[in-house]
Amino acid sequence: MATQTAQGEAEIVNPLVDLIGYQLRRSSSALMGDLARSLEPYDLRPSEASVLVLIDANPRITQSEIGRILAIKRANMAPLSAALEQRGLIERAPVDGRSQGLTLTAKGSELLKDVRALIVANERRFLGKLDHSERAKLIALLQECWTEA
Amino acid sequence: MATQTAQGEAEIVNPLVDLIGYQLRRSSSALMGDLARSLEPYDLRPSEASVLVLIDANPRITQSEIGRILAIKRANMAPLSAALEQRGLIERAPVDGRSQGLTLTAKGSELLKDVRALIVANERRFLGKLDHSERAKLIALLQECWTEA
DNA sequence: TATTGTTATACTCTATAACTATA
DNA sequence: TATAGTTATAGAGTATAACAATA
Repeated sequence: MATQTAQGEAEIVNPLVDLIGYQLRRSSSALMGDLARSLEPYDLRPSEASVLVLIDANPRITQSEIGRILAIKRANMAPLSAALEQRGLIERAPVDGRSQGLTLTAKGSELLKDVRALIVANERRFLGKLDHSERAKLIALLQECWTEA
Repeated sequence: MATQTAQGEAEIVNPLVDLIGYQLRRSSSALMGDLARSLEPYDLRPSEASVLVLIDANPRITQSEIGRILAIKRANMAPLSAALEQRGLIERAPVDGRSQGLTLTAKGSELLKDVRALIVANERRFLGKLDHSERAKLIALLQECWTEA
């Protein structure tokens, strides 16, 4: 791979490109950075967007359940959902004495429509070339990396 | 996918699993977390390990070049290489008046042997099931996500 | 006893701005 | 003017410890 220049200067070699860990880190970073920039006008972080998607699919889900599914610690879920509630995107309703179910407000549902479109656009931007079966295989391959390894 | 429980409680659904961005984030996080734990006894972060690998392959490489290749800002490379130098893992030699070439010390090379073994073990732990062609395809697929998209 | 939600805290990675010294 | 290295600073994400209230 390392070609020579006219001056004989050594071309820089990056052995990391052969590592899947490195490729995962770089591609994840590229996708998340792109999504973060898309969400910026809405003052929403990717993690907040993922929480909204999960609440929409599971009305009255609790913070602890969200944390377990998305691998976000309870301690970090607290300020995250407090911010979403303060902005009027979600509301809390007591499930029992200690837990509260989270549900999207009308404002939250409205925002989520735009967010979904941004997410779809983000996916297309990076994986538009892949056909359906390639995409499915990639998803299955990646999922093996973090589920019950 | 959503099955019913005996009590009729709604099973929690995670629509994010169909997104490649989500799968990339979770698998990258799982791999990097595992690698970070492996490197912990050496008091080395994954980013520091990647810099050592790059310096080893390119003696007298400058901080700016490393930053451009690994997508680490110059401002963040400064304390990173200062720490590696202070620990006696790399040394600096002036290239011209403003830049310095970085090279591994004997101690750095010795450490890198262990680090390489940990990296290989980390890759195997998550992707041992994949054969060579599957692995190559995955790498190529991921690389498309972040190189000159 | 275990779980939910919370606060406080710290570390890593990332990002921008501003400065100097040199090309 | 542009680049290399540095410092200061800030924002996200992630981690642990500890606490009160509740199951």
